[in-house]
Amino acid sequence: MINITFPDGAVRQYEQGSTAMDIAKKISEGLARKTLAAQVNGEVWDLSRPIKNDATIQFLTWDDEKGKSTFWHSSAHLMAEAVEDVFPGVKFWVGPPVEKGFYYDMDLGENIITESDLEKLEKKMNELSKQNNSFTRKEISKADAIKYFTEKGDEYKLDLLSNLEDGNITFYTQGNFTDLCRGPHIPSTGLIKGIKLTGISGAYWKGDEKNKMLTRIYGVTFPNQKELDEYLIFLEEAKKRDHRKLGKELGIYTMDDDVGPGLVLWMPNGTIIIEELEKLAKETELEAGYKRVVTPHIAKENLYLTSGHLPYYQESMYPPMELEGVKYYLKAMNCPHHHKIFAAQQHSYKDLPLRLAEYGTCYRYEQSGELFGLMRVRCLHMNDAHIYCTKEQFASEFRAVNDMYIKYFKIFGIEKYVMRLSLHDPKKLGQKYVNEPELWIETEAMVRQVMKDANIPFVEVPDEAAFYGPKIDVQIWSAIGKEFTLATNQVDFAQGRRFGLEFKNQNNEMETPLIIHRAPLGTHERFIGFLLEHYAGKFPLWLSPVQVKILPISDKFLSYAENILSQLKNNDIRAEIDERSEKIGKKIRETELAKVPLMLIIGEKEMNESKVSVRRQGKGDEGTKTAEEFIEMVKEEVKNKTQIN
RNA sequence: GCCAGUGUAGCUCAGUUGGCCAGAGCAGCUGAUUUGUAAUCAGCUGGUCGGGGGUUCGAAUCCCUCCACUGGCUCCA
Repeated sequence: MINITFPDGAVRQYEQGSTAMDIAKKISEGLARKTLAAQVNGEVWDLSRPIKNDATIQFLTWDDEKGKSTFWHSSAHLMAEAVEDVFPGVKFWVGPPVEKGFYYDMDLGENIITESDLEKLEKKMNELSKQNNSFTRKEISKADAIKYFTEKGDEYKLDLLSNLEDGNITFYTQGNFTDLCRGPHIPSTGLIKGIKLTGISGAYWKGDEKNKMLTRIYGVTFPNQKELDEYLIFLEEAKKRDHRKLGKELGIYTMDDDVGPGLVLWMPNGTIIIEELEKLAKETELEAGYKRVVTPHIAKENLYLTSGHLPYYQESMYPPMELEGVKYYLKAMNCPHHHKIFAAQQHSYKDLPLRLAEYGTCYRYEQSGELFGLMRVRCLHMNDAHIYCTKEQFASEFRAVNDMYIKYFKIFGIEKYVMRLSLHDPKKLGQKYVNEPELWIETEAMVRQVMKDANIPFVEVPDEAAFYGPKIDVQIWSAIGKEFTLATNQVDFAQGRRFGLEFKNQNNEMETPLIIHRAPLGTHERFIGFLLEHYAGKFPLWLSPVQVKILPISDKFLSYAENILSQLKNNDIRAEIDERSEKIGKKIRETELAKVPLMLIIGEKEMNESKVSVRRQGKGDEGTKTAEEFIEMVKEEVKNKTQIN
């Protein structure tokens, strides 16, 4: 007999060699039915694997992340079985679960797969699911495994095998499909019911663009059709908040073939949002002791050689224009210009920290396939600033920047984000990162400490730092699930030296300042793209391009409406009148769809009482007010940056 | 940049296996209507079918090429 310990601490005895499924069945049929895998001594196991010694056990279901991953991993195998049926001779690489579903990379040889094949594959998967084949695990010697895949002529699996140790290799089989796989898997294919293959794409073998491109099929599955249907509806809803769709509908921005890909034309509505954001940034930075500067959009090659950017980033800069034998580049970053402003005057430690801020325009020649609406563009306006400080000042300055982030996020109601401490990779010193091993370790420790002291949750990620130092990136997700860096806060111990920046310290010695690069509001492009999705186009009053729409019931009330309009304008409220002789219902409908937050309905009653009827977008009639009361309400809401919804 | 797909009016989309002057709804314009909390009625305008080249008696439809976009990969200061 063996002792099995359950998550609640209970210990029960079972026969040696009992499987997790045996144990689940003894507890209840219901549990056995919905259990997908089991965590045995902390490791996820198949339910059918015999447990030979005392162990702790936890049953994993669809509701556990690990249960879901197992389910999706098994779904990838089911898909592979279907693919092998439709495309005989296909060779598989790897098929892992991902955040929402799974994929499998494969080499289809001469075959080309199209969208219509996906339906065929889904159908086949459903058939195979109905067969309810078990996933069976088999331990196999490395020699036998190599023999199996050599006979199959599968160089991909042989490549995988070459990195595995003998005695640690397992095959999994379901139906007619056998795969090299560590497992674990769910008991049988019949559990996989709601099946949707979501896309086909190319993916470089081992993620290296020098390698052959394999075909990747993405899919998602659920334990029942209902959950799949709900997920598909959710996807449809997500598409409605896609910033590219909303940006067009709301007249925020446009792009044009003749202007160029990734070059945003901000329309009047978008420009109002830009101006409000800049106003916020200027007020906030002024209060935090920043000074504003303005710098040109181009600079000579030499500047970027000094900064060290050119060798690292030449490929993503627009090609230089040559004038009188001198190369000029469009700036891809503002830092070198700001450093030159620092260098233009002599500095004492008493001047520090010096904080230079600019909404700087940068140009980056991103690869064509990387462009994505407002989120990834080639001309961007960065909420940039550089803080030059002493080592002693660093912690409090870095902390103050983080506080500014948090303050902004509160204003915008941004809650779903991850702070990421991006570290260097010691193996890439001298290539991707400046070769200063001690400074890397020292500054990374400083940043980590600031984050811990401020009690800000963060994750550490190696090999993501800037070439001149570690950074904190704020990661967010677009409506359709793409991940982006919204804002960044970087340490720079390298450029100060490269530019020969100095200040005189208390001991009358020259010292190089540390530099903090920060962009809490990221770029206008990405930030507004994010806000569009975050608010689903319903901007809070202070950001709304049109704050109030006045809707006269008939032409007879136009002059009263104009009177109200001029009162609103005198109070800096962005308002318009819908002067058309349309029915009030139509005017309301269109204003609602345009997501204008406030409507004033004006007819005979209002005119006689010298009042306005207030209607709030998405909320409906809010009764009457005098113009003064209404203006007061709007001003208060704008001042407080109130978010309704 | 790579793999796959898409590109028809300002917008959303129809256009069967190549075959009469390429269609609809919304928007726009003109007129009528003077309206009370999510679509008033009528008429009209509007299209190099992404660009270029080719096959054909004939191309939006088939082929080539370029461009842009979409989904991924790679990348992301």
